[in-house]
Amino acid sequence: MTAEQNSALDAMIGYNLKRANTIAESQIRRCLANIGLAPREFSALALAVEIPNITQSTLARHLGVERSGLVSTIDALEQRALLNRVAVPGDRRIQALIATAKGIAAHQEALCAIQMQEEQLTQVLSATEIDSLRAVLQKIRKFEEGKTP
Amino acid sequence: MTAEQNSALDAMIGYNLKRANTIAESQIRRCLANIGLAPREFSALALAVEIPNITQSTLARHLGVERSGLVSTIDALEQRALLNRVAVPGDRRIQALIATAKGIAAHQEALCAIQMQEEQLTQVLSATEIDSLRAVLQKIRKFEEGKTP
DNA sequence: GGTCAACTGTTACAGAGGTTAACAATATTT
DNA sequence: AAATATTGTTAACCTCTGTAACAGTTGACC
Repeated sequence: MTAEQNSALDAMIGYNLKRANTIAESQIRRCLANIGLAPREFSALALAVEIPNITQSTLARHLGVERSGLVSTIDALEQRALLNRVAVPGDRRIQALIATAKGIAAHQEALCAIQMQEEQLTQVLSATEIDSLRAVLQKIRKFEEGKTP
Repeated sequence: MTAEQNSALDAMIGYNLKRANTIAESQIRRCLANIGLAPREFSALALAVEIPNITQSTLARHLGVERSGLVSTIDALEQRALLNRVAVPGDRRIQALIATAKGIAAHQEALCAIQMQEEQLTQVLSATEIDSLRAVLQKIRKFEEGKTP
């Protein structure tokens, strides 16, 4: 009565993680599509809004992604005028990212949409289950990502 | 002291799910590479071993994937002689998948490797935290996947 | 029975996310 | 001054995934 195990796969944390992530990602993709943002663009925009003048390299580090993989994302955000790459006086290698007013507005809108999506995703869980899930996932992240940050 | 929140992203279940899944997937990919299996191939092989004579369509349904996406995976497994597609007398549309002895052996080996990986992934968690994580992820899956199975 | 609907495996195509390797321009270290 | 490191960028590639179409086959219905 606890959990009908169809397969040994259902006992694996990794497999359950993947399936749950697939569900969450498709929900997020759908609700961000209304705003015209891909999941990847949202997370990059979010950090650009929260950390003004952030650099693409440090942004990539925050997101746990190679910096090369971020170029096209920033391109898209800049083309839609949600942020700008601005030159930095002291260092001519880097370009500071600053979100535009339009970008900040889109970010706010996306935050609302995702909050609703999170409620939908976790509506079958109790408040303590949600907190526990978040805490445990963060624990895994901090342990594994902390190895070579 | 509980959790240093760098960004609002870190409070989102969906984002933590994605990051944790990335970690787990890369671990799994690495440890399955020794056996010569991709993650996708492992999950397909696992079900073929557990459910003899399973059909590609029902296998796809179990994995939550389109059946077209499974063709190349089954091709790879068949080319490596880990399973066979055999004709079914009653119905000439379907082909039953049956794992070979070599396939069963590879599956066993992969199970061991993944068990070690799971211990590595969850080594920072208590036993109750692990059980809780698995239970909560399954709860999400059952709720969302149960909508249109 | 014959027709229409439904299912199976397959192919071709597309797209998102991600990685690695190289590169030129620029800073930093020694 | 020279060697080393960093930044942004491009190009090529991989995996997973979905969509749309298809021919062959089966089942349902009248």
